[in-house]
Amino acid sequence: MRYPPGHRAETRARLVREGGALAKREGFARSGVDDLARVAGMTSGAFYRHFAGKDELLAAIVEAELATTRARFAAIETNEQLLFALDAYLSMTHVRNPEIGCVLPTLAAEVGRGSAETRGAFERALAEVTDVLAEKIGDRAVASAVLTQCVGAVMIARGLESEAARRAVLASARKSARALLLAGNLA
Amino acid sequence: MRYPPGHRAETRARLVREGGALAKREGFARSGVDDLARVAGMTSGAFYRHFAGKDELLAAIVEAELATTRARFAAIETNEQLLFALDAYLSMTHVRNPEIGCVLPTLAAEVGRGSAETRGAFERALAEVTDVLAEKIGDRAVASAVLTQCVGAVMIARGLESEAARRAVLASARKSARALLLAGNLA
DNA sequence: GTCTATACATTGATAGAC
DNA sequence: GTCTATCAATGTATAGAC
Repeated sequence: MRYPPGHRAETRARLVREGGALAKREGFARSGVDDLARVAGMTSGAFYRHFAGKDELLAAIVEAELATTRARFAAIETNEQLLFALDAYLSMTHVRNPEIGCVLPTLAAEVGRGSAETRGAFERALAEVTDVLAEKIGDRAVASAVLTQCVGAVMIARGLESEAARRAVLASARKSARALLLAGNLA
Repeated sequence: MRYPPGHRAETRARLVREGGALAKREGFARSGVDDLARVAGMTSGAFYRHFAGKDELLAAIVEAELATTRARFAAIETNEQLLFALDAYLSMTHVRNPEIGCVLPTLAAEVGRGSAETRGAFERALAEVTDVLAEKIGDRAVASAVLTQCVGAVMIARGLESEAARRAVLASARKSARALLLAGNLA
């Protein structure tokens, strides 16, 4: 059977995209190769034509996800938009929907247990995200701190049971992140 | 065979303690019941005399670990000690040794994917930790924000490959956490 | 390029001996 | 209370047909 040109790249991209969504929701360690392949519309046999193993997929997921995050930050032009993005990150909608949210609160801990190659890919991609954010904020240290603050808050909020407790954690983080931004070069 | 009184409780405690250390290092999902039992010096058969399943152990680990964290914070008496604890949390030693470190950066994401019971136990235990910290800092929102800031920074740092990048993330978080403390009621 | 089929290890969990 | 032995199910990964 013949396939149109670019089909291979497209299939790989689907594995990364859909597999990434599954991993963000269920956890990477808990997602089997069969599952990761199935959500992308194929079987595990086809999976291994694209990746040598699960580890390689994790690196690809992290790279693709952080590229998306970077693009989202790059689109920010005004301080108003920056504060809006902050609120969206620290929202109940984000907490409730990990599969369409940021990769950091869900998979960063698993990257830490991954291969050196995966951590290298993570480091490069995160540096770009931080750079873009630093450009908008005016201070790289503040950008990094705001990022880790938001990531920690969303992850902790997801571990909580009651809506009230989740909202409290998000509100505290929002207040603190805003204070950090004001203390930085941001007007 | 007969066992001295309290043997059962002691065995269970060992399962929670040693199993917790393993889960913090390797991840809970990646740790099998056989492994969790083995590091506590027993087999999986014995494991099920103490817990109905893996989920129950996770709840017990989270409770015990956060009780330890709470006790550590409770021992803080001066502002100097508070800043010292902050530096210790945001240290390379902590980043490099998850098995003897805080449970939050390693297992919070997995708690979020756990049962409602596990999340309930997590919420109660974390509330106590936050309360104790709020008492020392003077503001509960600041206490929560500092906590999530530190947790996020340590988790992200562990995902990075180079020592330089890790140090940069920790330094940014340290600076921001100190600023938050100064802006709060802390002298 | 993707499939089916399968190898082989490990998973969570149970039963029964001691 | 803990052990050994074992289960069915699922894990990662490979081989070969189409």
